[in-house]
Amino acid sequence: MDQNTNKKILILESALELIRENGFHGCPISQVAKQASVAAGSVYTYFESKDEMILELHRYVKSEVLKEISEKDHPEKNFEARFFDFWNNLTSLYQERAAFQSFLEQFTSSPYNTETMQLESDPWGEWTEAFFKEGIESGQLRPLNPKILSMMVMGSAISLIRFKTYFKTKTASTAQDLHLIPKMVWDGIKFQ
Amino acid sequence: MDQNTNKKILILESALELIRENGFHGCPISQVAKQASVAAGSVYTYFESKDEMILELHRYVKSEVLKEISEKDHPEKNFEARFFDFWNNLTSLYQERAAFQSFLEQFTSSPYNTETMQLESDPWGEWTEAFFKEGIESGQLRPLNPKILSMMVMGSAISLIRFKTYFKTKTASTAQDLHLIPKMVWDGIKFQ
DNA sequence: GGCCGGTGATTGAACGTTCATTCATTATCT
DNA sequence: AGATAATGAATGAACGTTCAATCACCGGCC
Repeated sequence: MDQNTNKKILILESALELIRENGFHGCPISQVAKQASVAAGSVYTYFESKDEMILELHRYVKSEVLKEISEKDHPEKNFEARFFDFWNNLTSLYQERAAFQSFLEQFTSSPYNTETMQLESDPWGEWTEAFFKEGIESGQLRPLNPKILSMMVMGSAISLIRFKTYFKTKTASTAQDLHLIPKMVWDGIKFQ
Repeated sequence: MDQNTNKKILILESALELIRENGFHGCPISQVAKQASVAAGSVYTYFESKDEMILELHRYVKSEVLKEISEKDHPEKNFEARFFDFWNNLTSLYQERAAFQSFLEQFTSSPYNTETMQLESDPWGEWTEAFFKEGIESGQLRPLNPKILSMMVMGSAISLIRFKTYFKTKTASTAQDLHLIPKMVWDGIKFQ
């Protein structure tokens, strides 16, 4: 990784953290720059505009998620085991790097997520679609549109993360219930 | 409903629509006022500040959702039927009033959703929790924390709506698959 | 009825702040 | 020395909020 890529990523990570803490509102370029230890103007050496920076951040986060999840997948296992690995790896990742989940959620429900944007190539989306397609073709998942399966599973995972985040303090008693969730999701999507 | 309440709601609905179209970024008071046919200053007759307006909008949307869903619930039916009613009514409502779903999603993942805010009384949250609690106590749902059940179901419903919104144009072939989703969710949460 | 004065809602221009972006200058590297 | 990167003060647009001025309405009085 050359020096430029390094500094670019420094800026992206700085924006990511600010967005997690304060939302899109709370990440002025001045702050992003300060946190990345560069001058405000320097951001424009790496990005055309703030909007372009946000879009690039979106690509960056999705590629990091893809890297992490795909390298921990073992296609030689049977699909049920792969599903639970997928679930656990995804929820762990979103908890370790809470800013990933927070950013993706804010981005998805924001006007950045235009129709044009959705025409961009999306390796993470393609990977998950292929993953669930394999589950269907091996006869272990209900024969539905893999896009739908994927969205249902991701929606549940995100709900779980949100639950853990919001009720962090209060949930000693319910902690065991949370382990049952991937099983519930599996019961919903498996071929039966 | 007196005249003041009327105009207050006019302003809230105007903000709601702008937020759906352009996000929190894209709803300056000047625009909210213009769309509601009042002067910018008048907004401050009804709300202390823009932030307070957004918080009140949140209360307003949740109370509208509660009104709609609770009045269409029939507690004398068995719980499985009530669940499918609940699902259908919620997804219909979110489709008819897309701005409700869009606003709630943006609000939830924004910094408006502080911890203090979550201590506010929340009739809609309490209603859904009680709803799922009845399902558990009648032995038809898995005996889990009803908050968790509720969140899983809502997460799936929202994923479905998002799917329909994004792929509106392309999905003639997958439309039938979408009908199976409430059944999948039910299979995941029912006592077995 | 017609007029008056007063009360409270409504207005929108003006204010001060914040922000994204620019660019002349300076520093760093090759 | 020349090229490239980095700086941060300056700029102008946009925003939330204020407030002096205007308007709409109503009861009381002639």
